[in-house]
Amino acid sequence: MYTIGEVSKLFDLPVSTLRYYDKEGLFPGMRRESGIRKFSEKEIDALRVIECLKKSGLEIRDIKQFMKWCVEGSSTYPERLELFRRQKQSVEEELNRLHRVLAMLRFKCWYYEQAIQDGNEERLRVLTPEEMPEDIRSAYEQSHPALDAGTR
Amino acid sequence: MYTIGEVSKLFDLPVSTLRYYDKEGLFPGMRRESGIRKFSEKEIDALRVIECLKKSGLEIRDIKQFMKWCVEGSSTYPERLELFRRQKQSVEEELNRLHRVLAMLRFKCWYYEQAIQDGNEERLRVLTPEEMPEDIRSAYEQSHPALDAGTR
DNA sequence: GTAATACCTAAACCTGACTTTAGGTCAAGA
DNA sequence: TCTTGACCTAAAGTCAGGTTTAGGTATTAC
Repeated sequence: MYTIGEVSKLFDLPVSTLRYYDKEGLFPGMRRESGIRKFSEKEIDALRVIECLKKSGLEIRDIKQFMKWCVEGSSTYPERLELFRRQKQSVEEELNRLHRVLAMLRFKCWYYEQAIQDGNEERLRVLTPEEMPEDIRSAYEQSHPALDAGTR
Repeated sequence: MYTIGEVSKLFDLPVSTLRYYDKEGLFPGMRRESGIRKFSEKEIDALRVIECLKKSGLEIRDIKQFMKWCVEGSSTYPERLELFRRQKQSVEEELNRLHRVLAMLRFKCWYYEQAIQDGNEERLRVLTPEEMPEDIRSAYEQSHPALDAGTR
């Protein structure tokens, strides 16, 4: 059993955030002793899942729903599975987006390295993909088609 | 030259968002004809970079700074390179985080598939990593060490 | 002529996820 | 005794990134 201050240190989260999570219903059935919150292994586990689901982009109200399902027992396994599948897909999509963003950033880094060497962008302005180093061309092509399709 | 409505369709962004970007200084030097915004190739390019930098997690005020540097010319190449390098690193870190989140979600999906088959979590509760299928164990281990280190 | 559209501004409003403030209880240490 | 520190609540404040509203102009469509 941990106090809120101990959990705060354990997870490196402000006490105010833990109280906020509690107020939002993220620890259903958490015990108290004369008004003071007692975090058991159950709440610690919950917090681990909360951190994961938050990083996956889930909102507090949906995490609350998940916690409710956990309380309801085995009848909600399908809903919980569905939730994790949806989040898995959404993180996969986010990873794809970020890979494309990274390719664009790689290209931009190369671009400004060249610009600094040249002292201007004259040469770069007329550059075609064929004239770029291979890795840069691939970064460029990875990051540009989606944009060009909509705007050219 | 495009009107705001045309650009809105091109980029699938609300007109209000484009006006907001303009108000925030993301299109320095954009021309107007009798009060009406004229988006030239320059602003279209800017918008492409804005979308990329936004996806990389940069804030509007930093994007504004970047646009200012672009206006200032070749003397700011180093600043712009620095910016893209920072964003590149920050996206790489975000990708790592998301890979760990994805491993956790993969594990959770497997967990609830098992729970549904078993009808309960009895078996799962006492499961050790060694008893998991190999791909699940690796997902589990990818996603858990960081948490365990802090909380056990 | 009038109604629908596309544009404009300034300013108020919204949302999510916290954080801060103001005020209070209770136990331990100097 | 008194003050420090850890806990508590309710309510207000903050921040980013927009969106909505209210009011206005100019052009085109019927």
